[in-house]
Amino acid sequence: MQSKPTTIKEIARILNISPSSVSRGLHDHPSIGAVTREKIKQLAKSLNYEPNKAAILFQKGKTYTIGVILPELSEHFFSIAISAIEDEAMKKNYTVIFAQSHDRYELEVKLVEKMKNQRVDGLLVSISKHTCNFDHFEKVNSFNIPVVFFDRIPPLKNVHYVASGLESATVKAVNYLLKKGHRSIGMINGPGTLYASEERKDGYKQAITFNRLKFDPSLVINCDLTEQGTIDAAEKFLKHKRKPTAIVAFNDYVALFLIKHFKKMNVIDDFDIVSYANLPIISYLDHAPVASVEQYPYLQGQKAVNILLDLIHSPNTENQAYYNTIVDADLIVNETNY
Amino acid sequence: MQSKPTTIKEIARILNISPSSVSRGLHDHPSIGAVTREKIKQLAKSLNYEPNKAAILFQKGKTYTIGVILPELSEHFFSIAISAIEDEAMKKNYTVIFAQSHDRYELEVKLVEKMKNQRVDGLLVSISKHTCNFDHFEKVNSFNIPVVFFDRIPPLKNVHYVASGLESATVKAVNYLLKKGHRSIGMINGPGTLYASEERKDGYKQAITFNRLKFDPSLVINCDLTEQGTIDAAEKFLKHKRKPTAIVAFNDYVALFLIKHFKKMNVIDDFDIVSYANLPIISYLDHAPVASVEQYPYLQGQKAVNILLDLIHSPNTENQAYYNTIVDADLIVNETNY
DNA sequence: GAAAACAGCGCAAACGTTTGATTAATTTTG
DNA sequence: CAAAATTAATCAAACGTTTGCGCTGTTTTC
Repeated sequence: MQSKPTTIKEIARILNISPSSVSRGLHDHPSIGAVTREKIKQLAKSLNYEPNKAAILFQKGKTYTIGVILPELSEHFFSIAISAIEDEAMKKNYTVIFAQSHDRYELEVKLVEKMKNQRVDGLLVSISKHTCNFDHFEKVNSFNIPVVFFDRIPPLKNVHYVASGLESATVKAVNYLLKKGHRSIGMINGPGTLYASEERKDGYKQAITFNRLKFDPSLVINCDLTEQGTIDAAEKFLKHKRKPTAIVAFNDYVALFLIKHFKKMNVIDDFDIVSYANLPIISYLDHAPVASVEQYPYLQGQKAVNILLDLIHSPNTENQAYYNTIVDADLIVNETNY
Repeated sequence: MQSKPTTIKEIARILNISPSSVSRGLHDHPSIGAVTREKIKQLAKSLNYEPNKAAILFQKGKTYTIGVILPELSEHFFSIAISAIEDEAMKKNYTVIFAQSHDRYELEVKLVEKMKNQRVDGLLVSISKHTCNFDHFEKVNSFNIPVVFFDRIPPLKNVHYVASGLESATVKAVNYLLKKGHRSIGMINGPGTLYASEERKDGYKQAITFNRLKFDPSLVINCDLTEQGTIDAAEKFLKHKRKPTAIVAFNDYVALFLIKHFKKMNVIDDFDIVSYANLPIISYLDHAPVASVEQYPYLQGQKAVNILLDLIHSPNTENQAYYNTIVDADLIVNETNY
């Protein structure tokens, strides 16, 4: 009942040739005659030969495996991104292993170490919310394992990354609201420490001043992204002397809390909301955001993995160039509103 | 700048002992003296020695890797399940590799083959919608690689699986609606080929007859789970001579389409809807389902991986017992309705 | 027609680790 | 005190594949 996988040695024994010839034959090496080559290939097929990957990996010192570390797989953005990574890696015959940092710095450090020990050929990372120190990645680099960051990227110069252009997307979002006639626009931003918050704020400012309006800092409220934090921010807007008529929410979760609260307060119709997409079904809500910033997680995943494979295959000479790829985010106007 | 990982050989050379002693020393083999053992361990630590996994795998013929094949990672249920699988495997020092079948039978076959070639120690599978033939799993079994199915399981006796008890959960759901006073309850079921459809139907029937009501087959409509299919089913209910006042939807997507259509038709208030949870934020909808069947994906993932590890570690003698684990699903009444 | 080129294949080492068999030195036993 | 047992370490093979080098015998070249 139990089968043992066929090996090159076995094929060699049956054909009365050397294992090396079999290996070369299977790889179309020129120094193997066409007749022998075909015999080898035929027998291999009929015996259902499959190269023992473990042996090849070991021999070549390559694993044909890329590691992915991200904060939380259950977040829609990441589940789509890793889906893309897997699809793309699969095409190139690479295997993906992954692990979640659950947004904890110490765990992330351990995972990076583990991936290194697994001898992954390269690493794709979206850093945890609380990662401020990046030495663990330096260590990986010193083992000549390339690292590409995506989405949540560190504020460093000398790294490869793929991220979305949140600043220009925010400009688009605010412009859209301005064009709709809004003159006082609020923004519920994330914690000030996040790079993503900075980008949103900069985009907001840029759009406001470009349209010759005055930037009012009190209209941009930092928030811890919890439900309570969102409610607090909402209340500030409701009591604001220049009560906004539109709000840019940090993400769909915030938008959700906001909508819930505004409905409860019976003021939902006083606001147009724009958000950054990460909950696919939010557009089904009754008072869904009028527009969403789409960050194309699938595309980001694709680009990140392709860059990584590039780095893996490029000669490991000192390549001084760093890939800094921005995936343009688009403003999607929600058509299903009725 | 570039480091080469430390090997056992190097440690042996430095300490002037044989590689085998180093290996045994690191593994606390009794035939290595305490002094030597400590010297070995110290040097290993200071040189940052990490065993070359590829070499060990190769040598032992084990990979300490489990493969996961599932239809679609972006489905919430699966993203949670694989998250659990990863967490649990991580604890036991196993690595997870995964691939998506995208609900295509041929791809699934290929992936199973690929996993086999990767020499995974075990396989966790949620089968594709269109898989009716299961020979590809037999093949894996013949290589002594255990397979545990979860959630979407094949209708076979001699397999290990973890799945949720949809039948009894459906009984609970229908009972709940009956207790709320509904006397005509519709069900939008999936395709008849799916085992999950059968279970739902059986549960429905059971609850109805147990409550001494007559089972009306025309109130259970099979549907292809698309938006149009859902609309067609909804229309049938609206024109039904015993127009139902409550509907059990196959899943949250169907519920979503249903709600959308009923709102458009302005009949949303005529219905109570119960669904099977897979969209976390559906409860935020204005006319959300009054209750949801929770299938505990995290728990299912956990159980599945633990069973698999059991099988991997159990002596590969003919273990005639099959793990058939049912994770009870619960009816969660949606409190946020107001 | 001798030298050079080439086609077709085998030999052997290498990758890092584990492990059964073996040896040598020491200690225990009767 | 010789024989037996124990301790501590080494040797060598093995896992499956790849690859540089070397070896034949044939064909081409001038």
